[in-house]
This record gives sequence, structure tokens and C-alpha cells, in this order.
Amino acid sequence: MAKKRATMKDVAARAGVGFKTVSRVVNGEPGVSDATAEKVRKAAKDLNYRKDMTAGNLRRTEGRTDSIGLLVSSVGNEFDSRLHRAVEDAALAHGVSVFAASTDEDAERERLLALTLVARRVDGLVLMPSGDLSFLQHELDLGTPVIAVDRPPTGLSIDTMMVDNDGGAHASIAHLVEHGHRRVAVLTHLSTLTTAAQRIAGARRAWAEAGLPGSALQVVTGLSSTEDTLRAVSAVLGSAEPPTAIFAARNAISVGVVRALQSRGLQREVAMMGFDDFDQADLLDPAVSVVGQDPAELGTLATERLFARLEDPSLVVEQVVAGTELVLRRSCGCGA
Amino acid sequence: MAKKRATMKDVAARAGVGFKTVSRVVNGEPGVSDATAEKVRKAAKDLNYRKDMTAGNLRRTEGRTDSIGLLVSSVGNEFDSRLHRAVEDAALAHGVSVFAASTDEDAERERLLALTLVARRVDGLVLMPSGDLSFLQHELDLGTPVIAVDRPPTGLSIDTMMVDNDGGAHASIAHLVEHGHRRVAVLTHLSTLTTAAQRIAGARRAWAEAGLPGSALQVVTGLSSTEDTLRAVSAVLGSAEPPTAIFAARNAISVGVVRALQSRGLQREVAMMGFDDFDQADLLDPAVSVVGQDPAELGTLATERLFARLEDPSLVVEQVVAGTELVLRRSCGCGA
DNA sequence: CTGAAAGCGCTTACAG
DNA sequence: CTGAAAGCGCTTACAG
Repeated sequence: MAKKRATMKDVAARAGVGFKTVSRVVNGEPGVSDATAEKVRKAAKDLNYRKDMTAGNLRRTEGRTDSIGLLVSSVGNEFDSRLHRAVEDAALAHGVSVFAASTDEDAERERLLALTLVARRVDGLVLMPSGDLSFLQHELDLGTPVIAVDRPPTGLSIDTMMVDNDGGAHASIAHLVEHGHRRVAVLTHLSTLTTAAQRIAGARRAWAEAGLPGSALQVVTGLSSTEDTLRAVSAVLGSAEPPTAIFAARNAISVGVVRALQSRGLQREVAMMGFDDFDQADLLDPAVSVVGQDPAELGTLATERLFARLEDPSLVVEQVVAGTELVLRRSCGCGA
Repeated sequence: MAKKRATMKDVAARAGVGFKTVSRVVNGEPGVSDATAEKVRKAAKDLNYRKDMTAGNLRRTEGRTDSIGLLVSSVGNEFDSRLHRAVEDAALAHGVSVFAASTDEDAERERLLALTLVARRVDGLVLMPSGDLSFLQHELDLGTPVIAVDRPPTGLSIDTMMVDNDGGAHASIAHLVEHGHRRVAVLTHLSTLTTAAQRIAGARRAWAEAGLPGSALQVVTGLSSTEDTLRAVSAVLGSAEPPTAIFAARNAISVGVVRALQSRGLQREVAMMGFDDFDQADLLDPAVSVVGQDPAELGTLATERLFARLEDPSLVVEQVVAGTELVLRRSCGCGA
């Protein structure tokens, strides 16, 4: 049962060659006669030899492990898991495997996970920052690329791939204003997260540009659960001057708003738009209009940047802002 | 820039101790005086020392890497990503990291990915089987646990955690029959996948038990894209004796059916039920009834089984069949 | 074309 | 309480 795994030495002994020759055959290096190579391959097969990548990396000059780490809010999230898939594809194209883990937006957990990944000597890190990242400065100096996705990093000057949060929110609010809405509620998550702050800023900018009074744009922040969202919808709808449209700054909030509106039978009375598309948004009644962003694009860009930086560490730090797209369906009252 | 990473030797030199002492302090082993330990910790901090887990594993007797591999259809799928999150949580509780990858239901890709994981010496594997797994027999013999989730394995006798596909489909069809449906269409994915086969079997069993003629239960298999589903719905609805209810054997098919029905304005005329719940199913109009299963439960069970087997390799192979739950909403015509 | 030696950064097994 | 030696399974750098 608990036999030992065959090593190159075992294969060499069985094939009657030196074990360096086995190394050559296993790695497809030149300089081995066909006959010898064949003997080695047979021996390897007989013994079910499986090369130990981790042992090889140790001595190798650049010390690559051909693995990278990915840290997102939660690998179970719709947005994050799509981004994950894109990262996997980009990594696989380089023969690299990915360790994925969830920070739950918790800075301390993020730190622990990142440090574990470093202890595993991943070749690089792609992360959706939750807390201060200065503890990674040393790894950066040592040449381990760290790339931020979806949110700007704090405490570290690194490549960042994010979406135009300000622009997307701006376009969305401008669209609502254009269609006659003069009282709008903006429902967001924790405003300490940059995505929320930028979306609020974009919304306010569009509002101001339209020359509308700031007081008519109600901004509610800090919504983290569905219950929070339901309560917030109750509150804004129950206010003296209720909004005629709601802008949900995030996926989960959009879904909460739909639920709240449906339970009041107001889904056709109150307009809504959300930031980030979500599953079945187009099948709802009315279909929900959103600011579309592409998590896969962010994942691909980030991972490719990671490999580019591995090739050339002197690359200048860049920030890529991917565009958003207004996906107009029915919920904003203007038809698709 | 490309300085070298500090090793235990470097730390030892700076602290003026032997490097075995550094090893003791770093690993929290006893037998080091407080004063010495403090010196070592300071030196480690000064040098930004990060232990190399991969090097340690090499010499370690049991040779654990504290990593496991997870292979699912796609880490970007709703079902798979939820399962992934549960696996991560269970693994993290053991201080273990997870390599996740997507097979795309492709046997050859699955084989390559699994072998890479073995080359990385993961402590175990959790996978949603797509092809024959006999190539892993040797690893199994060597004591690397392999656990199947969601689908029974082929070519390997291993622990399997799956859902009661037959029972769930049976309950669903029985429910439709009970509510008066006498012509039903069953729309499924590739019937070579056991989940499809089992769901078809359960549906047929319920149908037969109700004493209904087999010809009134139309079974369409092999649907793999949304287009396939739309076409299939067209076909069954256009047949001489169209069904009054549709049973969608899988997530993606349910969504396709909803789309097809909505585009015809038939969502209230034709009843439907799906296997596996999906996001926003309860917010659709009408809300979609489903056979609910819990991917997180499967992930948790599988991962815990993996660790149990690591502790005790002599455990007898078991198959766990998790129950399903009928989530009755509006689409089956019977109200919630 | 082939192989013996040294070394990667640790842990194990011993010796003081 | 502390450290020197050997070894994990490979790759590197040489020598034949």
C-alpha cells in the first residue's frame, strides 16, 4: 500500500543508466540516443514514474514554481469566479497552475493567504485588494510580480486593472436624468471600498452636470447584506420625496432592489439600473438595465501583465482602466 | 532589485546561531531559549525571511505539501464555484491550499490537469469526473486520496459524494403528474454523463409508476448550448401532441427553457421545473420551481473525506448520496 | 552521447 | 539548549 513513489534514481537503476540520463529523457532534453531514451521511457512507465516538479524548482536558477496565486473576495461569487476562469486560462497557456483563495474582503485574512502563497513560492500574485498591501513590498523588490484587479491597491505601487467605475456610474445617472428622472437614490456598499467611492463620485458628477440639486440625489452607503438593501429601499421609498429611480452600485444590491420592488409591486413604477450585469437580469420582468463590465477581461489583462513582468521586471507600473458598457433593457423605463 | 531571498542560513549568520536553531524558531519547536529565539526572530524580520514550504516538504517523512487539487467542469460555473468555495473552506481549516482548475468536461484535459497536480505532489484530489480515471490507480495505491464529487467515477473505485439524481427527478415528475400533467418533455444534456442518465431514469420511473404511456414522456438528450435548448423547446412544442410541462435536467437548460417560453409568451401556459436551483430563479415571472441540491454540501463532504482518508488510508470506500429538495415556486403551475 | 559531483532550502536523526 | 551531518528529488555545471 504505502509503497514509495519511484524517483529518477529508481528509473535509472531499472533502465541501467545514470540518473542524469533519466532527467534528460523526462524533460525532453537533447543528447540521448533513441535506444537509451526508449529504455528509460519503458522503465519510467513500468514504475509509474511521476516527476516531482517541486523538487526540480529548488535547484533551478530562476526558481520558478510555475504556479501563481489568485486572491479574490470569494471564489464562489459570480463576478470573481468568472475572473478566476480567465486567470486560469491565461495561466494554463503558460503551463502555470493557480492557487485560488477567498479573502472575504478581510484585510487580515488577505494578508495570511498572501503570505502562505509567498511561502509556496508562487511566481506571482493577482489580487483584488482588500487591505493595505505594504507587507508585500519586499516580495516585489525580490521580483515577484503582484497585480491588482478590480480595485486600486493601497500601500504598494503595482500594475492595476480596473473598470471605469466613475465613468460607468456617470453614464448610468446621465441616462436616468435624460429620461426625466429628477429624484434618484444611489444605493452602495461600503464607501471605504474604492469601487463604491468612485461610483458615487461618478453619479454625483453626472448629477451636478445636469444642474440638479444635490439634495435630490439620495446616497445610501454601507449596504452589505440583502437585508440592508431591503431596509434601504424601504427607507428611500418612504421618504418625503421618494426617488423615481434607483441606481444600485453593485450586483448583490441590484438583486436586493429587484426583490424589494417586486414585493411592493413597484417594479414598473420605480425605474432602476445596476452596476455590473448579473445572471438572468435579462429574463426578469422588467429586464434589468445595467452598467456592464467584463470580469474575464480584467482577469486576462492582469494575468498577461503578470507574465509580461516576469519576462521583463523593468516594465513601468501601469494602470489599465477598462471601459464599461450601458446595457439598456427595460427597468430604466426606456425600453431596449 | 533581483536580490536573493534570505534563507535560514542567512538568518542564522545574522543572528549568530546555527541554522538548525533558526529552523526551530521558525517552526515554533521547543528547546530554544527565549533570548536566542528573540535574536533569531529579529534577524528573520530584518531580512524579511519567508520560509520556503516547498523545500521543507521534500525531506519531510510523510511528504505532505499541504495542498490539494480540485478539478471541476469550470471554476466559472455557478454550481462549481460554490462547490469550490466549500472545498476551500474545508481545506483552509486544515491549513491546506487548493489548486483549482477546469476540465471543460474534456477527458483528455482532465487527465493532463490531474497529472500536473500529481507532479506538484498535492496531498489529494477532489474531482468531478469527466473521463476514465484509471490512470490515477497508481497514485491511489501510493496513498494519495482521490474523491469524486457530483458524478460517479469510471475506472477507479473511490469515495463518491453525489446527489440523488434519480430521486430528485422522480419527485419532480411525480409532482407534475400529480398536478394533472399527462404529456411532459424531459430536456437533458449528454446522456453519457451519469447525472443525465440518472435523471432520465428517475423521470421514467415516476412516469411508469403513474401508469402513463411511455410515448407521452418525450425525452430529448444531448443539449449542450443555449441554442440547442431553444431548438429543442421549439421541436417539442411544435410536435403533434405538445407537452403541457417541461422538465429541464440541468441548470443551463432551465435558463434556456425560460428564455424560449418567454419569447413565445408561453411562460404561464407551459409548466416547467428544473434540476438544480439557479440565481434569480425566484425572481422570474413566474418563479421557477426546481429540484434543489447543495453544491457546498458536496464540496464539504468530499474535502472532509479526503482529510479523513489521509489520516486513515484503510477507510472503506463509500458512496454518499445527498438528498435533494423540491423547491416549489410558481412555474410548475401549483403555486408556492 | 553519458554520468558523477555539488547544491537548492529545508527536515530528520544524532551528537554534544 | 544547540549545532554539524546527511539526505529529500531534482537541476546545474562539469568532465569524459
